[in-house]
Amino acid sequence: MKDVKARTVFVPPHRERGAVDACIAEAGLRPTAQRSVVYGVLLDHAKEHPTADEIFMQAKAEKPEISMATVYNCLDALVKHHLVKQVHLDRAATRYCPNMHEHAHFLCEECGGVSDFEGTAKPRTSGFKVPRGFQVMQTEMNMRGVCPDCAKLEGAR
Amino acid sequence: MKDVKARTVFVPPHRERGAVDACIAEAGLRPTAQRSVVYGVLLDHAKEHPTADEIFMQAKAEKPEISMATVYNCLDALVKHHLVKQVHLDRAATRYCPNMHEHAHFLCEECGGVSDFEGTAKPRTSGFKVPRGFQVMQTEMNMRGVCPDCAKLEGAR
DNA sequence: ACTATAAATTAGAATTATTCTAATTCAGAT
DNA sequence: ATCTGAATTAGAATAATTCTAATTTATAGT
Repeated sequence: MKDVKARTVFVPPHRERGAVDACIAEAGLRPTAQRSVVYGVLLDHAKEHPTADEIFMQAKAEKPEISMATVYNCLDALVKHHLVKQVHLDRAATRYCPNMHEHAHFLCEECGGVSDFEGTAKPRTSGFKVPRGFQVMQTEMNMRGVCPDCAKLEGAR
Repeated sequence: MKDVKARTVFVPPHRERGAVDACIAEAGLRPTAQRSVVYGVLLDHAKEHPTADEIFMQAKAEKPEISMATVYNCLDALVKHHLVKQVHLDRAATRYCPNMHEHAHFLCEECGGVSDFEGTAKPRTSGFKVPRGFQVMQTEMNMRGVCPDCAKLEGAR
């Protein structure tokens, strides 16, 4: 897999602070400035599935005093309150995803990009035999291969 | 999730060194004493999906000079040559699995145990929409919930 | 069998992502 | 305005893994 291309530095578009805070409060979390920023950054970068470190750098641009520990704390809180999902692919750094619709993740082995595939996993009809007695509470599906952009580049070679 | 219970120390049953080596050679790898031991340990503990560290401890019992770096090297080589799969669940240590049949992994959130569910993933009929242009080369499915043993214990409460 | 060579192994240091700690600050209730 | 527990902070600590440079080993060619 090639290195993930460096992201261009992000200039945050207008974002409704109030709306973000309302979401956080609704989820049963105390809305703090840091949580707002972290969640806001994540919402703005949903497509990129950023790592804690990437979120930290963006958050710092908006709120220079924020610390890495806080980013982890905020992300943990958001995950616990079902506003955000963790994405684990290989042993790479955890990525974060504010898309709470059911979906699968696709990792492009060429560019390292992660994409969402909407849909609903059905453990017992997915093709796998769930032996009796197992209670499946949650299902996650990860796919890997080549994304359209990289396929095009390869085709051109 | 409770701590994974400490494993009772493993006394290796009879294992055909020759058969293991033949497998390794067939996969296109130089058969070395270390690879034999690592792969043998893994085959004997397939159900447990051991981590590198657990494999190291077992391997050391059989071959005290073996080093952690070698365990990692051997495992990497086995993975590259399709004798072994890595299993990534959460950010926990990578687990290793010598079952090369297509299967899903199930993590019991109570005891931390990992089980194999045999079957075949069908990306385009699994319930997820694969947008056109994406080439899916590999699919992995992870489920979590409660295993039969833990369900029984819970029922008894 | 003997030797050359590349591949594999080794101990230990280094790295990376994450978690912990203890002190400070803050949000919301009183 | 004050109190209290929750949240934040900097920095240390940890866990899993990877790297480094020196040594050993497996195999191919004689």
